[in-house]
Amino acid sequence: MSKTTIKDVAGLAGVSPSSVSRSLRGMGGVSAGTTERIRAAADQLGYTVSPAAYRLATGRTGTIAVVMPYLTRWFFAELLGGAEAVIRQAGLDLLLYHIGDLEMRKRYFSSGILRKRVDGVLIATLALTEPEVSALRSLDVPVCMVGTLVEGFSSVCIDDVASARTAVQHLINLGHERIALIAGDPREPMHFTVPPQRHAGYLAALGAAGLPTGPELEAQGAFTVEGGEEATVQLLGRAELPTAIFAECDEMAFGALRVLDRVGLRVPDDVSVVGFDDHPMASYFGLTTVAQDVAEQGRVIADHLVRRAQANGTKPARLGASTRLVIRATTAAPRNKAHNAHNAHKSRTLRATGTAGAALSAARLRRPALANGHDPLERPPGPRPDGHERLATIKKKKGETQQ
Amino acid sequence: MSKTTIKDVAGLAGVSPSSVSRSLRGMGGVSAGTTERIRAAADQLGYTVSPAAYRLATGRTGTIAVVMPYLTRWFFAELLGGAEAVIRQAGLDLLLYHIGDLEMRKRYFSSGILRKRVDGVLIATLALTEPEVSALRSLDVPVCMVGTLVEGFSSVCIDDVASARTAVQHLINLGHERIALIAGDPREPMHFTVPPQRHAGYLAALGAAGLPTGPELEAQGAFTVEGGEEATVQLLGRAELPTAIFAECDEMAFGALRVLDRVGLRVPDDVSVVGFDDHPMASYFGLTTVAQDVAEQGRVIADHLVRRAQANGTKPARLGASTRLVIRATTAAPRNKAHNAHNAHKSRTLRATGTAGAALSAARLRRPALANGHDPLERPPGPRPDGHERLATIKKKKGETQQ
DNA sequence: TCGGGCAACGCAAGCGGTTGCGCTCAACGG
DNA sequence: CCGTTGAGCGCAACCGCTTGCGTTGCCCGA
Repeated sequence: MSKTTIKDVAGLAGVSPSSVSRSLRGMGGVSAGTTERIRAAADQLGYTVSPAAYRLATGRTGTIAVVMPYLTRWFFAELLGGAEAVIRQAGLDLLLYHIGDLEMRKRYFSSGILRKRVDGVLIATLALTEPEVSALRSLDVPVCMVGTLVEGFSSVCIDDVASARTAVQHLINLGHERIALIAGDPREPMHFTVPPQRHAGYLAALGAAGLPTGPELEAQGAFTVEGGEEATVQLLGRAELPTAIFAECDEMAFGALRVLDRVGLRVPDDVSVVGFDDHPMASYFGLTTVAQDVAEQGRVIADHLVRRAQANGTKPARLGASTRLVIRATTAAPRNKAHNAHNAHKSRTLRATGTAGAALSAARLRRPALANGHDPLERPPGPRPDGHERLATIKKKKGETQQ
Repeated sequence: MSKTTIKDVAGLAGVSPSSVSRSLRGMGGVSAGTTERIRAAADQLGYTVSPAAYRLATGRTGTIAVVMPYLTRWFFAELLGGAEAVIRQAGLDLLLYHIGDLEMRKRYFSSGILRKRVDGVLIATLALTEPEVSALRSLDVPVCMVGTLVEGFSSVCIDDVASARTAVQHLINLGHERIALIAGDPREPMHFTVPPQRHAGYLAALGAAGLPTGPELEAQGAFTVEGGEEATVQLLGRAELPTAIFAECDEMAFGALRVLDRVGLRVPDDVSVVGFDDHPMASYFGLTTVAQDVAEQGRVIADHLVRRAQANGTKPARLGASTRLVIRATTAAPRNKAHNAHNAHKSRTLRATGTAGAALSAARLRRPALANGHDPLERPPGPRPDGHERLATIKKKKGETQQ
């Protein structure tokens, strides 16, 4: 019966409801014998305290809100998984909120829907605007962030700048000098903080090494495989090809790998690629990348949040999370620097398959021809009408026609 | 102020709390003028009803529980995304539960933690045991399932049998006769219903066409990339190679593609591969697969659940979801049936890279050598100590040494 | 003019717990 | 032997909102 109340238990045990309450939550003031009778009565009746009544009486909701801009992307799913385990372990409820677009986001924070509803809020990688921050402050519950620093809120962050710098430094150490960046699109509506930071790390490494930087070496796209493809296509349309590419996230790196593969550029022979995140597919592709344990971050921050939510008065803290460079198979020393220096800019029609060398045929082997026509090399990226022309011919390093 | 109660609003508006309550929820019995004053007072004070008090008073929780065996896997993340949108749209809270392993699962259902906590439950692809079912029944709230049929519960299902059959029929239509299956591991602790159904579809198609079936043509692994790799490795150790492989899910197909690639078998030239699900990466690999719209299923079932939770008395229903075969680039007619028939079983050492033909070198280009040593070809699958020996040499079709 | 009917609104009793406070009574020290 | 103490337990007042029912006052028909 789902209707058993504390009174039923009290009646069965022959005590008052207050004793049942005290006993069941171990507050003392109840003799061992009584406690035993109460416990017996309680689980004979299958009694469960009513969360609503409990919350009303105590004022604590026993609930944590987790708000995420994406549910399906690897990073967020992983984070959610880590947080969920800890939150539930602590006996709290996890209220999930997905903030899909800017309008939802606006409504969400201004509606005050969280008010009186949660004991704590966990927000993933959203760079909050001032009104959003103050809306959260007015909730008067601890707020924890992932990947973003806000005064008064706790957070867990990896060092994106340093980590990106490490990744690029790896390329530099290998001897690369023209290192391109595949970056997140700054027009991204959700204002993530990650892309600019990884961008900064990229620039820092190159700057410190005295290597060239500039728009010629940078291309942008969404933080997805498709975004990575588009950005790489842009790169391939530039006057001079890089010998290495740093992608701000693994998904973009996958996109890069695909495009490079299709045009017959070999990885890492012709171009090295390094990603960021260590997405589960990264090992599949043998992608060199910067690994971060996202689930662990979720656990750490959720644990902190739970603590703050329960023991009120704890101060907000800034937690760190480590990263490490994982070197796999997509990075290597550039083939031949001297040769590379005065490479003949021999242009060649990309889609003239008849002239394809073994490398191109290898690409073809991997991915023969897409039946759904979804091919970035054939379909110029929407916003850039000149993409197609620029791609008709590309500069490619000469030589190494086959082993 | 997060402490504003209905009395504050009533006081400001100069009415009684009951009028505020009636007015705010549009129950009539309040004059237009009063309603206006109340509304003004309410949002001047930033008033929000206390969910706890509301729930206690009304008995309805305004909450839906969503329970998932995985959070990070594509299918479940997608489903969650779809359901979340609908649930929140309906103004309900979404309580997320992750049932990681069997023990959690047991504790979860026996603890009655859902009791008095939710107005409805949405469960993804768990084949419930009898005690679990009755535990859910005793909750006395509508229960909806995804991918599983239970008497008295609603559900949304694709036709796994027919869809799998379609996928295999596609291979048959192309002329394939030796069609292997990469199947989910039956020892999977969570008892999913999908693998056996897709298995049945596979058998049905083959049976109807009079084509061979049997353990020689089947291999098992986890429903993951790694599982697909392991299963494919098993397949490659068999006496006779299939010309086509049906993987019960796309992740497994990805694993198959990788292994085939590494050993130099070309797709679809040497082996056709078809998956199931249309995972976002499927188009990346050009994988022929059976597409299903998982987010849509989440939306549909959540909508149904919300309806049932609100208008009590609605009957449970069985909803369907469609699938469609998406033909991409991993399936083609078998190269040469006649030739195939009396192929010389020329064994060759897999890792003797010196003898590698162009195809193998192409594989090498794609995935040169894993730095982390996580290579199914080098590491025999745990449970099968004889895997390594069997893999030392494999039977491989002769001919087609190069493009 | 007067009674009936019906909006509009307030009263108060819950909903199912928690918790401060007061009572009872056995144990114990002086 | 008596006063004090404190453990064990019940009483009742909330927590904030909903809702059935009673009251008020106005409009209308007879």
